Amino acid sequence: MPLLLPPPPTPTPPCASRDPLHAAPRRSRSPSTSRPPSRHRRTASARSTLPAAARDLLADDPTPRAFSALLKAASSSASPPRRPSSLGLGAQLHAQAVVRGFLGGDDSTILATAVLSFYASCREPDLARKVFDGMPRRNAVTWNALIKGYAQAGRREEAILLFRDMKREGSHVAPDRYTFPALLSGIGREGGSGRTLVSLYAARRTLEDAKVAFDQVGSSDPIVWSSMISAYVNCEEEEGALLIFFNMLCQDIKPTQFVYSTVFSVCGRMGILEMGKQVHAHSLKSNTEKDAAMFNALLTMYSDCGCINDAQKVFSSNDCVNVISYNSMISALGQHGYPKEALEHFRQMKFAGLMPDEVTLLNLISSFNHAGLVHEGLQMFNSMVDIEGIKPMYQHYACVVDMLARSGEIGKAMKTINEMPFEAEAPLWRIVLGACSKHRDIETGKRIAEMLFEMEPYEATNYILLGNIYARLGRWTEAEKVRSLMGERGVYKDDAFSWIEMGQRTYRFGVDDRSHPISREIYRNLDRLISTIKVAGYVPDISFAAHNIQRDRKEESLYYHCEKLAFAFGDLAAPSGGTLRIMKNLRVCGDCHCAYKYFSLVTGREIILRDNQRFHHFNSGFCSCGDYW
DNA sequence: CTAGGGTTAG
Repeated sequence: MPLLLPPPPTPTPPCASRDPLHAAPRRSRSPSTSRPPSRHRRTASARSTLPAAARDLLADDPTPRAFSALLKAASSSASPPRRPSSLGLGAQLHAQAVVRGFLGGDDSTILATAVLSFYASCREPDLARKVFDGMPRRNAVTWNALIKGYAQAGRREEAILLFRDMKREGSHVAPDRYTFPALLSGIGREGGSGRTLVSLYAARRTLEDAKVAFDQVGSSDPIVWSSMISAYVNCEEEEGALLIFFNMLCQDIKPTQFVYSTVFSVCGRMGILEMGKQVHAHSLKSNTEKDAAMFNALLTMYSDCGCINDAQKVFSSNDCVNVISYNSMISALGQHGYPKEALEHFRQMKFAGLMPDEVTLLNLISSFNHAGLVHEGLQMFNSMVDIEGIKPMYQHYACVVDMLARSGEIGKAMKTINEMPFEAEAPLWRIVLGACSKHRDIETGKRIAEMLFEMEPYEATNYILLGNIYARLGRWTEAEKVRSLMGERGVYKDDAFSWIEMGQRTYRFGVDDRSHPISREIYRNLDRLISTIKVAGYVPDISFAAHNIQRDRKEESLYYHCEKLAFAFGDLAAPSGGTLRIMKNLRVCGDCHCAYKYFSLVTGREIILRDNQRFHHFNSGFCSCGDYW
């Protein structure tokens, strides 16, 4: 076998060795470990990756401890991004340990666990399992490592089964404070971008199991709590994550920097500023020193809640600025419609000696995209390899396609898709379809829609966009046909809703929502506002009405869009002239966008609206997006 | 230098 390591030394007589492991009687090797898997042979490249120090260490009659240390070193470079060679490297260490008789004995648990952990870190839970099965003794560390291996490979069922076996009488080990983080690590992120509803559901079930066990056992270990919080976030259960955080505070467990970072991020994505501020204040009172991640998460929280100035303040007060700080700031400025400032931060960043990465360039191009600066965006994209040495990834191409298509260059967008070195995925086609709808390109739109109906038949947006193309052209029969197709196939779109914070509470509004206690006053205020802005020049744009219904009914259906209701409520409840921050789960409707401009004019209020794409700042009749979004 | 833990940007 072409092993790079030196041959095993001639066996020392047990009595001559002071190392208890050497002194241990050699056992017959278990079948699972005596013959390393065949893939070990392929990795001659491991030769070059073995550090010289490691080679010396091994040449000098290595002990099992040395093997453990080396396996650990190989592990840390193995988990993402994985280097293909590290699997071969660890496997060779494994093989050598076997040859030297270091594995298989009752006292070999630590080394075997190191081997197991190595395979687990290489996303090879089956190899880890083989080691596990061959071990005469296992402890909690062993079990936890294997559970983590399955969990991180996305094989939750097996991880859960192991967790249950571990709890069972007779396994001689009990779950400890490392077990929950192992079971929950990476939960809900399985498969990266291709996560399905089914996998999300499965992840939530695992989470529930863990929650039950967690409630039974309890723990004062902050990392156990923080892994629970992260698990909720990854499973898109933000409210649950906050509840865990509150429970943690109630039990007087001091949140760590990890916890604060995660909770800031939760408040940001939920768009709950008051809560975010309170958590921020809590972190200051608790004397938790802010680390880089906390600064960056805090910055993003303020930006996500619509407070770009506060985000900027956090950035300026950050004394441990890193690349992510700049990326976050550039992203925030782009989403709020400040491409020049984003570019300025890019220059500052390089001046400060920080190397821009893929995300930096993506955020910059995206900031140009938001602002409709197609020329600048293309220039940045075309020069990124030469000037920054960064090769465009899929997301960069997707951003450029989005930029071209939305600006009306649908032909160029299609050309880019055809020429890019990646296969376009459904979400990108959906963006182009949206642009076809916006620019009334019916032929291209139809072609893309047909393709999307195949690719993702249950994505409602595709039907709605195609329907809108027909509706805008007044082709009601065809629009209606698309609608009924949706019904036949049982496709439903997410309900639109908007929310606004007032005092300590968040108020949520659906379309035509009449569930609010002061609903009558809200509708009365909205009717009054509509009359006022009509006098000021607002004309309802009924092309945004969903159905082919009578004109006055259409107007009415527009009035009670959720974002208008949220504004009418905020206008009643907040001191006059004050800024209102409103969030929407979907894209803002074109008519509402127009109405908001008039609302800002007639009420003298600044309105900051976050939709699922970006921020709109309405002031004195104008929007920061310049009506391009 | 005997094995095991959770964040932040798009």
